[in-house]
Amino acid sequence: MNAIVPPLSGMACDACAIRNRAICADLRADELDILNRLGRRRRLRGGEQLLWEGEEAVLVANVVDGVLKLSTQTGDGKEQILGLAYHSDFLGRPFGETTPYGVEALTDATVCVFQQRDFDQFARTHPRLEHKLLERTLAELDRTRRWMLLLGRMNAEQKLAHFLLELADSLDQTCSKTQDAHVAFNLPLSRQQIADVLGLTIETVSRQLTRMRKEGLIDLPARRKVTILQHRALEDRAGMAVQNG
Amino acid sequence: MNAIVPPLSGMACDACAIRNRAICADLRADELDILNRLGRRRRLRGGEQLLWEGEEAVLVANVVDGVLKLSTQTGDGKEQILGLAYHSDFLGRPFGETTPYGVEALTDATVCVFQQRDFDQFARTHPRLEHKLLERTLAELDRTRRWMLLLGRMNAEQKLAHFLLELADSLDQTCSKTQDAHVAFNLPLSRQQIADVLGLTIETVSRQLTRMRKEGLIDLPARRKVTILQHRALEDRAGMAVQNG
DNA sequence: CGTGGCGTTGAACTACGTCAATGCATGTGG
DNA sequence: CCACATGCATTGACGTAGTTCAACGCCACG
Repeated sequence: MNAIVPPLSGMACDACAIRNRAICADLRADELDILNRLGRRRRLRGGEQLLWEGEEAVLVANVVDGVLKLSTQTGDGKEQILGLAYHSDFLGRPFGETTPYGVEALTDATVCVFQQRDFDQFARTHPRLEHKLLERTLAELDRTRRWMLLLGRMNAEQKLAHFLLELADSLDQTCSKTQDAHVAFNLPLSRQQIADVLGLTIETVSRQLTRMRKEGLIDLPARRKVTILQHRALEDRAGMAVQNG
Repeated sequence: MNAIVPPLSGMACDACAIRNRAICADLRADELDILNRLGRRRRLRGGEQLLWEGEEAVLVANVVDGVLKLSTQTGDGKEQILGLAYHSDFLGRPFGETTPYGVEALTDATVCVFQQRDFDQFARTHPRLEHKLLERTLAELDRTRRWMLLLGRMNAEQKLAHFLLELADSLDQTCSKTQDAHVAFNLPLSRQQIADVLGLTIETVSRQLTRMRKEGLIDLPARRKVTILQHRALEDRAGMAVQNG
């Protein structure tokens, strides 16, 4: 009865990696089928831009895999990254005029994109989807507010420690846990991008990382690789490191 | 047919000051009547706490009037104010376990509170309300992200300028516009609280304010009063002040 | 008229930013 | 395989915005 139309460029929602984690969780098969036809998969290369800050809001999307950054700019061109988006995160601004932030893929990524117009209409007529979206937005608001604390009240060391811990956590599908709770992962961001996330400069990021390395908290086997050696100690630094004499 | 049960401690939604601005806008009379019976008005004195960070999420609320602060704390007890809530803003965490931030009234305030459980259930069965809540949450997320830019990338002068302009804007019901676009209003926050909002110290706030006063941008007729004398100039400072020699 | 909160002001310190040199990979062309 | 160019990362030296510490002023309130 359904699914004769080729959905999502040949990739059905049923088989989607984030089927049960994204906002499309809880949808019935027939609803999913409709959504299936509205959206399409899109592969992004690292560095590719999906949404531009201030443009008309024409697209919304779900992250299937990869890491993307949400960012905005100050009057004088300094960038502030507003957050990172991982698998099953939602991107874009439904029910709004303009996209409030730019979205760029940091790694190669897959997203499931919708015309905002179509998506809005579908959402308005499918309360279960809208409810999912609401829950996700509320959670995102919580997450964003926790970042405010980081930006407003933490020093460079705490910021870096937090950043590494959160990244390790968000990536734990990808990263390999060796014995002794060592966690190794690939950094999806350059030093400059880390600086933009944390409201620091590239030099401060670099200095803090090498300091943590020298202190044995982490290892930096390559530019884009990090290993967390002392998870607990790193948590202490994130919490409130008092570096007295 | 409806409204025999005394609603909201004798105050019906129909007559509510924020009837058409809060999430209850767009509700039909009969829906509103149900909501009416679920909620109750509560008056708060300045300084009174409505929600505590980390507690079980039992209440949600709408701000009717007054100014409240949302805040969280670092491990070492420093406070970061996550935002201010004005009339028709929504407070609390529906569909969640714990309240992610503390809420305290800065001025005397009136709120319309609901048991989270009741509210959640009503929302889930009334898509129009849930849609309103979604729109509001999305807007709040946008607003929060703009604050991140402020916290992460602005200097003290810009932060203060932004703060005063936003406050003047949010309070424009209350504040008196004299000729020459002068805007006078009462500060709902102490210097310490302003510092907590902006991620600064009380001394820096004080110094910046007196500097702006000396430069003729604002006047400070009393501790808790501000007059904006040169609105445009203040906007320039907020945007990107290059203070060269 | 004292007492206790805020707020302001000053002086010294410091974490981070800025500027500039150097290091270290990866790629390209001889 | 080497020379060298290019782009990111590291490291150092120095400057400064904002913090910290401390004294003092102002005003409300008993």
